Amino acid sequence: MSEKISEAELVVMESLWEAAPQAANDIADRVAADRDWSLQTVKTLLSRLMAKDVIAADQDGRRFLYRPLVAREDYVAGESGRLVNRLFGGRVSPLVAQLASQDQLTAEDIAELEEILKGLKS
Amino acid sequence: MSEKISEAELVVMESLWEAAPQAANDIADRVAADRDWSLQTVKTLLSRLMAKDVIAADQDGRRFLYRPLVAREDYVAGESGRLVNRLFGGRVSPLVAQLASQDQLTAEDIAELEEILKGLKS
DNA sequence: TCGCATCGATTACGGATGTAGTCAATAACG
DNA sequence: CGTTATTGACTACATCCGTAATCGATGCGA
Repeated sequence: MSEKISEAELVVMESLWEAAPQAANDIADRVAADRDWSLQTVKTLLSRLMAKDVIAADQDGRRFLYRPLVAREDYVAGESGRLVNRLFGGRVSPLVAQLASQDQLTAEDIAELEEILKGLKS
Repeated sequence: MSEKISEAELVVMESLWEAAPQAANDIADRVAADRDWSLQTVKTLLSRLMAKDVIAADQDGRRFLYRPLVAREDYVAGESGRLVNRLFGGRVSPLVAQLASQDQLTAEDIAELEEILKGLKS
């Protein structure tokens, strides 16, 4: 039952999902593009993620190399499921209908959705 | 730009979306099924929702009748869009693929998705 | 060897959140 | 008319979150 990952923590996780393991420094550099955080802030987020048992660290000299313990797919699956349950009573099609009405569906999405459906019907 | 609605606040909003206007008492009764909250807790959440300008209250004798100021569809649209952006780079089909792989798609969903796609292609 | 740079750990602090308790006003009841 | 119940307003308080500053240990360069 991994605990909830906050918005800021997620930015760090994304960095670790892109490349692992990384030292705190590497992560700070990598996320600098998105957020204007000090190195200390990144380190705080890392220790909170450690406390939540969603990352682990291996010592490398006098620093640590961090790596994710939960796969991005698992996290994403949990969040997606949670949203669908909270807002759409667990039904997926209203979600898609919602997004379609917002014009969030690209032509590519439509093609891919058709593929998915085709796969499911067999 | 209405502010963020918290998890607990959302429970109150759902009650108001189901029926409005309602007095604090009615809401407390209605949400009692889900959460074991005191009446005071519900009132606190109501005043926070007032502060966030997502509900309004009209006086009725010595109490207030509360009603939502934002439509459920608008809220849901925002949250759905946010999730798709955060986790799927704004692309919808990976989300559906994700949910499909979790077996979250019912036969009914599949049929409705086909309808949605049919509508979009015309 | 002595000071500086760097690392993780600890502490800080304001705002949001969850979950109430208490208070003052007032309506209703006896 | 006095008491009780009810209502919204205000206050409380622990935890989480965002964003860091500071501290103590240690390695590195002069």
